[in-house]
Formats: sequence, C-alpha cells, structure tokens
Amino acid sequence: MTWSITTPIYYVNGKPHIGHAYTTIAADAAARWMRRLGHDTFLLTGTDEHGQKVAEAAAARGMAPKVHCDDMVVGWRALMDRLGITYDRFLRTTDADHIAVVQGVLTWMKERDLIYRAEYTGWYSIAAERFWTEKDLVDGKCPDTGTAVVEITEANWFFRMSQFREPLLAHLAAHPEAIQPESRLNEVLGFLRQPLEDLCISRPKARMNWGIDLPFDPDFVTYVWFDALLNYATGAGWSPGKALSATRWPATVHLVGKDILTTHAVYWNTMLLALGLPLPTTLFAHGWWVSTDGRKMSKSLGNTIDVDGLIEGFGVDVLRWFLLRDVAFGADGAFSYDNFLVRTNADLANDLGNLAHRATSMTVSWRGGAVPPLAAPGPAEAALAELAHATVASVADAMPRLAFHEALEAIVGLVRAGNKYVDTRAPWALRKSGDEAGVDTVLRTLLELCHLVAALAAPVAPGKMAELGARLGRDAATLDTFARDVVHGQVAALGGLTTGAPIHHGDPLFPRFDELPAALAPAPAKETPMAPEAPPTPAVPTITYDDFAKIQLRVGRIVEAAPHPDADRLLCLKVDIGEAAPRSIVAGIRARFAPEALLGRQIVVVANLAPRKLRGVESHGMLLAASDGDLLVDLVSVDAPPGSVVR
RNA sequence: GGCUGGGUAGCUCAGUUGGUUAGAGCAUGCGGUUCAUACCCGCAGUGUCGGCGGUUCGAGUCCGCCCCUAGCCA
Repeated sequence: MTWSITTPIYYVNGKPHIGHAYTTIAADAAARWMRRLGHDTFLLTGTDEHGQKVAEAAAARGMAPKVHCDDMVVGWRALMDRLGITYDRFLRTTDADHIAVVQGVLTWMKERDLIYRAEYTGWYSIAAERFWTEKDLVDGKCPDTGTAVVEITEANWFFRMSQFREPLLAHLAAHPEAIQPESRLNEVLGFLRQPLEDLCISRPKARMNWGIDLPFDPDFVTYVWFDALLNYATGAGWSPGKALSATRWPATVHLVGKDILTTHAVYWNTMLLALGLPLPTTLFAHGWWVSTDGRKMSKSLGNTIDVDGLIEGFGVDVLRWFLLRDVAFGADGAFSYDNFLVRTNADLANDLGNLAHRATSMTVSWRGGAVPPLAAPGPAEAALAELAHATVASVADAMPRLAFHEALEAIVGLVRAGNKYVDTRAPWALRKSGDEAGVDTVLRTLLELCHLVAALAAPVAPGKMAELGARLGRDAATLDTFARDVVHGQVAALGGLTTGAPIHHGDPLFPRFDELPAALAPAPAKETPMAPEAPPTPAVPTITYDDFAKIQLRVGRIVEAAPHPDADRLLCLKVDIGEAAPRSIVAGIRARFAPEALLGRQIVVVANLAPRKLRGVESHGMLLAASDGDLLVDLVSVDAPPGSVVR
C-alpha cells in the first residue's frame, strides 16, 4: 500500500514565498522518512495554471497562456530543487493526463446527474469581471472598482455538492483524524452546520476562456478549483473507471496551508464522495509564519522572509531544520531573523555540530582516524544506549504524524546527553591516566551517537546529515538502511559502525554565525555606518507659506464609523465638515480605535486631498493624527464647529 | 455579532484524569572544563499561571462572568 503525501499545487503566476517553501519542505521531510523505512512512498506537488489571472498575465506579455506558463513553471521547479524536494511527480494542470481526468470526471458526473446546468441572476461588474451579491455592493456599485454593475442572468454548470453534506458529516464523525489538527476539524464542522450550496464549476468562455473545456458544452471552461483539486486524483494515477488497486489513491496526507482548509475539506471531499472514491486519510492544515511584531508579512511592510537569502546565507539544511523545529507543526510561528540565528546556532552549531566535531577530532588525533572498539562499556554507556533507543522510538512515532518539532526535540535531547556524556567521562583525563580501553569506549560511543543522529535527522537536513554520515564512513544509502533497521529494531541504536573503519575530520559541519549573513542584513543597517557625520534625524526640507497654503484643513465631526469590509486595519468614516453631506473617509486607525469610540469626535481633516480608493472604498480626505514611530497615539482634536478652517 | 483556540519565567512554549517545593529551551549571572565551533558541563534564580468570583481539604488544571488575542463564520 502506498504512503502518499501531497502539497497544494501552486499558482503558477505567483511568486514563491516562505509559505510555499514551508509546506513543501514538510511534505518532503515526511516523504523522505517514510521512503527510507521501505514504504512505497509518493510525493506529489505541482502548479495550478488555469484561470483568469494567468490569462491576463500572459496577455500582458503578449504570449499564449501555455507559453507563459511554460516560462513561469521554470521558477517553481528551480525552487523545488533549491529546497531539496524529492517529489515523485511535479504535476501541471496543463498536463495532458490531467486534462483528460478532469474531462472524464465531468462527463462521468454529468451522466449521473451530479452536475446540471442552471441560470442565475446576479450583479456583474464589467470592470472587475466578476459577480457580486447584493450584500457585496457598496452604494450599488462594484466594491472593487466603484464602477456600475449590471444585473445579468447567466447560465453555468453546478455540482450537486449540497446533497453530500450529510455523508461528509457522517465520514468526519467516524474518522475524526481525517482533518488535523483537531481545531481545524472543528472549523469544518462549524462550516457544515449550515446548509451546503451547490458548487458552480464552470465559467462562460465569453468571460474567461483559459481553462479546461467542458466536454459537453463548448461555451464553458472548468472552474479552476474543480480543475485544481482533481490534480490529486491525476497524480495518483486515477481516472474514471480505473480500478483503485491500480492507482495510488487514496492519498495518505493532503498537506495544505490553513487558508485552503475549507476548499479541501468540503469541496474536494464532496467531489470524492460523489465519485464514490475513498477520502484521503488525513487532511492536515498547517499554520503560517508571521513576523514577531504580530503583523502579517507583506511586501509593503518590508517584513517578508527572504527564502533565497536564508538558503544562500545559512544553507538549505539549516532552513529546513529551523522551519520544522521552531514551532509545533500546525500552529503559527513567529519568525525573526534573530531568532533564526539564535535557534540554529544553539541546536546545530553549538550542540549537534560541536558534538560531531569533538568526536571526530579526538578519534583522528588519538586513534589515527579509525573507529575504536567498544572495549569496556559501563553504566554511562548503558544509560546513553537506552536514551538512544528511546529517541529512535520517539522520532519513529513523531515523523508519520508530521510532529517534526517533537522528532527534532528528541534528537536534540540525545545530542545534549552526548555532550554531557563527554564531560562526565572526560576522555582526555582517561587518556592521561593511561586508561586506553576507557578512551576507546567513550570515542566509539560518541561516534555511534553521531551516526544515529545523522540517520534520524537526514530527512530534515539531508545534505548535512549525509556529510556527517560520510565523515563516519557511511554513504547515504547505508545511512538509509541503518535508519530502517534501527527503527525496526533489527540493529542496536548505537551499533551501526564497524571497528577499524575510517573516520574523517573536517571543518565544522554547521558554522556558527555571530551575525546575520550579509545577504540578510537589513538594508538600512548597512547604510548607517557609512555616514557617521550625518545628523541623527533625517533633515526635513523646509517649505514656504505658499506650500502650506495649498493644504486646506477643516474641522470635522465623526458621525459614522464602521470597520472596512475587506481590511483589518481600516475604518470607514463619515465626517461632517460643514458640507451638504458628510465626507467618506477611510483611515488606517482600526488598531488604535474602536469605531464606536470615535463617534462625535471633533477632528482635523485634510479637505482638499485627491480622492483615493483604499481596498475598494473611496476616501475623500484624511485625518490628522499624532504618532510615536509606527504607533498611533491619538487623533488631533479640536473644539470648534464642523467646517471651521484650521491654519 | 456567532463559534473555536490561546493568555504560564525577559523571550518561545510544555504542563497528563485537580494533589507536595509550577517545568524546558533560549537569554542573564556565577562556577567548572579544555577533546571541541568563545564551545560544552554544572549551579542560581526570578513567575500575583490574564482578572474577579465559585466548587473543593486542595485549582495553572473544574464552573461562571469579564478583559486581551488569534482564527473560522456572518
């Protein structure tokens, strides 16, 4: 039976970021672990290539969509290579076999009345090229563009998703492990408390034609989600009518980010129920990396994580280790470069790397680089062997559950015990006292410990652990074999090496970083020392009275305040500044003020600021506010009638 | 607004079915050691366990209310 794990297919138009790297690295580490234990393992990843945005991007470059995708996919494959991903298939939704599966499924479903054609009426924004519901509209206009919408009636094809709500609930009740972590299962169950609607699975070609044709209606292409989700079936080698035993379906683990939980847990699972296919064993939704200040990462804040910079500066193994070690897999993690530095220095340079270094160093200088015999094991060796055995069990338990942090913590615990063991046994003292058998015993035990660590940690840090194995005279394949045997209890945890085999000493496996590599140092920090004589605060150019007079400031009273529908940081205000109707002003002050706290406040408004749209809502002016650095302290308040001019 | 999960040491977090002096790693201070990457090992701490109230012989743990926070839904 196949143990298979999937990542989402990545939107080919997008730019790879830490989230993609995280999901894929996790899937790869799990796959490497299962593969070396001898399971028939399958790791599936790929790219999602249909849809409007791709068509637009291609058009903007004057390319056919497929040509554009062929170009974009190169970057995705390159990322997988940089991250050391051992995927078994990289699937593109433009692959011929996938298109055949999607069309086969559509035909199969249509023949069984699982999909049907229907007309519906909605508000269509020509500018935004999409439908809105009545509720979405702002003042009867498109919330994205502010342009007029037209009520049109359109036909589309629908999947009878609604009738699979009960079967899905029944399945989840019987298999609560089907969605993990448990909190995500609760979310899905909450979602399913409400009635489930049918799912629109087509787009009229008149609006959007870059997609898979509906085989029975030439006017439509397949909706991208319906297309994309079926990649898991294609990747498993399934197609309508094919015997399951001839495929790799069902998937053992679908690994996804928490943002696409519902799509998978509800859309995809009901699609599978409709197809009469078994559901994946586990849908695992992991968390995000957020910046330590709690803000979401975004390019505009400049607090994104530079994946390539981390690889260049620290090496991919260190990146993989950190991502899987620092937070419980499933939870969100707070990312900072400083924490990255501290954590990897502690685990890898100080503890693991140093242990290996001192072990090989002593072996080379005192024993001519040959593995010494376990001459006279005593209680200290027995205790360490016992801990090593327990560590194997912990790692073997954690890895298939994707509890990477547990596995790595157990490994670090073993490494620490190894460092403590060296100090306790003090082989340099044994050597001085002439206890050569004691020295042999300590060195052999240490080398065995390093060997075991290399075997256990290789799925997470494959490059570095292979190198460690090589220094201990074991190639990657031998290390894999040892890992399998030790997990299956066929060899002692500290019994993997051969007496007399050659040991190599080299540069520290994980160099210690006292500061961030140049590739990652924040740009401003590099500039500052270059200009020591510059004034401490940047000079603010002076302006003339005429410059100031261009700005019209007026007193306003806030008469309405509500959260922006599409932005967490914005409030939508109506401000009376003495005009016929209150001004609509959007302000980024939600973090500091609750809407109700603002009602009635008398503030100062820049009245002649050019109107601008903020996240879809037009703003006619701005408020004056006092801030300390990034922190908004208060709004400028004035006790004067609305409309009064401030100067 | 509804639902769910969090709020424990300076930081990141663990704390089983309520049971002695609440733990780990990192950071800090002191000591030891020299095989080793200024590394490792040992010792030392510090906590109104978000707040208030309740159940109990006993509450970080159970119950109620409230505050803060993250997420899902509307």
